[in-house]
Amino acid sequence: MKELNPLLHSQLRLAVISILMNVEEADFVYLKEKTESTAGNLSVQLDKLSSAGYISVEKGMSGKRPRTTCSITTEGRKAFEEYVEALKTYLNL
Amino acid sequence: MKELNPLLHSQLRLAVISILMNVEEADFVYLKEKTESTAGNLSVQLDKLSSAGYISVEKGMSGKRPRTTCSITTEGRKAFEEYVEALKTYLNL
DNA sequence: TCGAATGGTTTATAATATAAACCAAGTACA
DNA sequence: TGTACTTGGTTTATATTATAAACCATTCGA
Repeated sequence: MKELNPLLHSQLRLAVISILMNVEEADFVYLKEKTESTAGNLSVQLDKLSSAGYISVEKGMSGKRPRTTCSITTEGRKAFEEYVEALKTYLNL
Repeated sequence: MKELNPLLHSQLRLAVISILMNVEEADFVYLKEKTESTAGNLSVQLDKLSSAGYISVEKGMSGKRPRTTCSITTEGRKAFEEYVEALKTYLNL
């Protein structure tokens, strides 16, 4: 049976990647709301995805407030697609 | 976003359930080979699935050798189907 | 000006997955 | 007959992961 990329096989990281697949970019607050995660957990998981090169994280400013914006990379897109293919073999799809 | 049943969101347990969905029953040795897992790991994960009521585990004898046979329960089937539905919302299927 | 809200990060803890060590029974064979 | 190996597991220790709690800097509102 095919291996399931453990970096993607995690509910929160998968949710983040899934969102980023459908959107040009998304900021920290948006991801936090959409995934209903705590800020701490999200922060850690974004770091992991970023370290793996699956997403790029830009820390900027929106007016006077900090703003962290994320987008998926080509590598991330590829990893996600491979993950989906592997999963299908488990799900009988 | 929908929750992904954590009991099923584990590579090995998902593999086991996936196999059992397509087969009347399967024994320990077969599952071990198909999933390429270690006996220890498989034993633990079968216990978890069994405790949750997702599979039934029969310990019998095949000639003079012990033989553990597993099959999926109605509850397990239902849980798997719900898991698949939830996952689809992540995978854009 | 001081208390609360915003937007995070760091760190401690709980939960999980995995492998290593172990065990009982059977088998092979010198 | 005894002893070394295989089979079919289970139990337990450890490494990894996920998650939450605590924290920090800045800004906003009364």
